[in-house]
Amino acid sequence: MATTTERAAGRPKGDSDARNRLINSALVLFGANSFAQVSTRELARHAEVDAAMIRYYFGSKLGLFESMVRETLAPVLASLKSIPAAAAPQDLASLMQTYYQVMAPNPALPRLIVRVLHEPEQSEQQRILLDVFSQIMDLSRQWLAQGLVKSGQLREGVNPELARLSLISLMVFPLIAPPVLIKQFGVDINPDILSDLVKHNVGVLQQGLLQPHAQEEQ
Amino acid sequence: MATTTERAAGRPKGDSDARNRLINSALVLFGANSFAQVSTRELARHAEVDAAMIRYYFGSKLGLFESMVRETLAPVLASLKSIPAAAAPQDLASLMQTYYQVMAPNPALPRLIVRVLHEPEQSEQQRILLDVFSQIMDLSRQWLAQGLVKSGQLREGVNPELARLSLISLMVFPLIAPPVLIKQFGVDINPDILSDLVKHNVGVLQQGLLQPHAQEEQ
DNA sequence: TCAATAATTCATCTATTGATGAATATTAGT
DNA sequence: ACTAATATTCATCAATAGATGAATTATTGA
Repeated sequence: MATTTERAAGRPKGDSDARNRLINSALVLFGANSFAQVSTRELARHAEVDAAMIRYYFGSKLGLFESMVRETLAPVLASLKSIPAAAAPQDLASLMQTYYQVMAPNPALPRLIVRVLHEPEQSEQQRILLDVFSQIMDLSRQWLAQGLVKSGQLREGVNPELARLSLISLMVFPLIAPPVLIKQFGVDINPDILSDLVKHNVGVLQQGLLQPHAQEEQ
Repeated sequence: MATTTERAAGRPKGDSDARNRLINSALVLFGANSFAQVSTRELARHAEVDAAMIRYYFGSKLGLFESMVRETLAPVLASLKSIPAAAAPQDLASLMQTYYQVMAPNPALPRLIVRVLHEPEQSEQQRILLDVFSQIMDLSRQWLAQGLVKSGQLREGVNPELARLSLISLMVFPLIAPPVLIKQFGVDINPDILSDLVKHNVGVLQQGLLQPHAQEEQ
């Protein structure tokens, strides 16, 4: 009783889509649990596929993980590369808008990223993720350097390092906060609220960090 | 070759402090890795103690986890209960100061909390943590309700829910951000920077969220 | 002094894990 | 039609996991 569907050994008729099913199950399960906690048998059960298919398509559990990371992160990376670096504070809103639009449709993705970033730093899983994700971080650093925190734009007395930290906190935390926290504090992050969140964040940052010269009243 | 020290079976002379060593190792290792990924043998090795001591003192791996959570979270909870709810915006700074002073001395603690909050919601580990931690969350909710986000104090047009989210983001994210992110973005959260962080956060929140009537220029 | 209790090591049991290879059935190319 | 490549199931292996009980030694209290 390896699979739910009772099927004899041998190649089935038609396409079964087993590979895609495994990739998708990997995204969901590795996003919801730690790498160690997700067993190959659980992955197979979730994908309604025999566990041996993992070896067949990906060589190993880690191989499945790697393919999943590459194939789900690649389109995100492509989208993010199309965002122009925000030179003026006015661009901040559109930058943030694009950022959330890319991240929000796939809630499992930010969770996966954060979970892996919390794994041991020398682990293979983190190495694999960073191989792709570091490009995304490079882009983010460019935004920070060329955009919001550029030399003359900060209110005087504001530490640029801490300004960067505030920006990251406001942008990232809502996407990665543990569900229990979100529930308890009654702030529900759904796709509908995202454009409000963008406006809100931009407001906080402009009023809270930037010099009060050329600011439209939203 | 179960332990590093070659010792014969039987009760050793004097006190060996094995129980405390295990509690401490549990805090460190469960804070750095997921529950599933930390093996009892690894815990024992880290504590320089035989693995069977876990059963002797705590009954099981989960029992060790539970004792560790209760005994490390209890004093924190006590400290936090002594913070008066901030009624006026001016109290915000002292509230945040106390919050960081309680959290910062033990960097493993915030990480442990966030890691467990990211575990499956029905898991025993999360049940155990929430049994204590929910009291801390209740306190936090009181601060939010009675303090910063109280009726008339917000700048007009600011959504109270999102204001709460901003506050939580700015306070919590710096403590729980994955080390890799912190490194990459060059913001290093050490105890020395904490009082700067408090001032900075208060500034951002006052300028960014609150009504501009009675605000001293920091 | 002696028995009970406390603290420790060690060998081992069972379950689960990731991995593996053989067997089997379908499809595609010639 | 035949053959090679493709896709799948299944039984099983070796390693590791948490748990367990017996054996051993120290401490304490009567």
